[in-house]
Amino acid sequence: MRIASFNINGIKARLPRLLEWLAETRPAVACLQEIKTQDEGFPAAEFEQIGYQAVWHGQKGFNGVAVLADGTRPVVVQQGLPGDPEDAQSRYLEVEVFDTRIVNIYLPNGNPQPGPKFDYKLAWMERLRTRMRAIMAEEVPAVVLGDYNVIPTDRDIWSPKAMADDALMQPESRDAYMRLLADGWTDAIATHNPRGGVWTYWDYQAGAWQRDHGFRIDHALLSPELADRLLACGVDKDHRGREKASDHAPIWVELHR
DNA sequence: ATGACTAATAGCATTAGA
Repeated sequence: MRIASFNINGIKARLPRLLEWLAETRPAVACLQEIKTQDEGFPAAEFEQIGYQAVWHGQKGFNGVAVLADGTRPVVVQQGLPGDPEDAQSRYLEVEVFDTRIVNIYLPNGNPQPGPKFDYKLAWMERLRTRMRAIMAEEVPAVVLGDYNVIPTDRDIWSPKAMADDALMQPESRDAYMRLLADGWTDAIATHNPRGGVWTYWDYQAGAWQRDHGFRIDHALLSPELADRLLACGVDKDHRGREKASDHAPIWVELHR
């Protein structure tokens, strides 16, 4: 069973590329981030035509997440990250489908840092940790995947110097990410690529794609039960090089059974 | 020190992204 994640950077602008990717790779579940549309603008019918049913949490202009499943509709467990009633941003959608808990996240970018956006990012990560610990305590097969906006180590970027002041690789961001792993979650791509050098994002600017100036910020964290069932994982890198591509490439995990 | 690019929304540029 393949579970994938794709920050699509606008579902309206990306729809042809997105449908193409689904047809080519046919994941059982696809988690989407940055759909950048209100709920009523979500193209559910386009997905149903190719056999996917969806749930989504939209927002006007930016953010927004959705989960697609092949042949069945995911059941929403939690929409919006708990822990702050004032937080209205659409960045979290937790579902149950195919006997698996699937948590789709679009973690705040946090730039510029320091500042209120960075504070929001760090607070969001602590709330996420609280929620992930609760899920872990349920002892269900679970995967928390999406755009984490964290470069975990210097092995996860082409040039640590180039982004040294960026929120994505500040010690506070990395420490918060490492605390998730310390709770017992397994970073699938890191585990299968211990030497690093795997990118999931290439900036649109300055020829970053052509120069392979990328970094890894899209992650899939597996609960112990799913970590035992991990067969393979990867990045659909070639989709980053196509016409009208997102600045992210899709990531995926293949699970036994 | 800055901008480079892209998308969305509402203009006749600005915000946000990372």
